[in-house]
Amino acid sequence: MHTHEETPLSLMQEHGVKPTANRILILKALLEAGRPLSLTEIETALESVDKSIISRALSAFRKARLLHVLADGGDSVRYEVCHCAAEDADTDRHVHFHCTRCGRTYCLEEIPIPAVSLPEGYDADHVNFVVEGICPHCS
Amino acid sequence: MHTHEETPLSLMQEHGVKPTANRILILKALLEAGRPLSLTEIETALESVDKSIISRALSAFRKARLLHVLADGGDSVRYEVCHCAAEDADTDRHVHFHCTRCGRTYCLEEIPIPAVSLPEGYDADHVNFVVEGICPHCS
DNA sequence: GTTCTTGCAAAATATTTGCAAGACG
DNA sequence: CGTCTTGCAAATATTTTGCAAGAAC
Repeated sequence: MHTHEETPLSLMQEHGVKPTANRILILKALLEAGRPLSLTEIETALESVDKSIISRALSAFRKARLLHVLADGGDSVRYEVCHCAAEDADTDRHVHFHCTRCGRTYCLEEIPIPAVSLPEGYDADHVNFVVEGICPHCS
Repeated sequence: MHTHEETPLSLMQEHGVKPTANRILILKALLEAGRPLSLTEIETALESVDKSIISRALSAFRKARLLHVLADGGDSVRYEVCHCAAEDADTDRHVHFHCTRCGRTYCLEEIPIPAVSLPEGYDADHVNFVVEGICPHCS
């Protein structure tokens, strides 16, 4: 639960990204989907926005740590809005489920990623926990 | 620890894949690397083998559950020899570490993937746990 | 001799970048 | 005006596939 609402605008202001019309559309699509989307999925959802703009917007968002990058084992990488403070970018991590039948990726928000302690010398920045299989919708 | 040695030949025989010369080379490269390799990395290691052959060999291996597919967040997907019985393909899972500086992916064999219980209706087939960050070599 | 593999080229997929024009401040 | 964004096209990257020739059994 969050004490404030997450709007495209408030997110960009918090993370220091200039909110242009296209960026608002892209972020809105991601928020409304409620699941991680790939560049191509965003492009399909927003017919009017060119993929190059989406690509550059996602780059900007990633740099500002406004969203997570998710490698789910499918063809393409997916992006998900980051529900945590800008300074401490990796505290909201949850498990994802990628359906190998329909290709969709779900957030299992209720399942946190268990902590692991890395060997000496490894500096973790980001954790990716994806379960692959068949989703309830496809089984 | 395994009671028998894992050779390209024995692995293919166990998993019912016809061992051709090229497949032996590809599997040998994967075993010798000791870390997950991408198709391109295999292509570089084996200059004499065409990437289409590698692609098809990897498909065959994947179908036979002879190797794991690993999405590590980098540009391309990586493959790793599966160290478990053919029937029960997902018992040897360990955490991986992907260095965002050098692009290499390491096996942290000593760190098992913690078990998670999925919600009703999700049928897990495969688990992907990748930590991204900077490796000891790059820091 | 039928089936599977090979090797090249071409297609398919996914994402990024060059560049000129335009919007913003 | 100077900087950042836009939109198109083209480039890049990665993997797969079509097909004819060859090897294996």
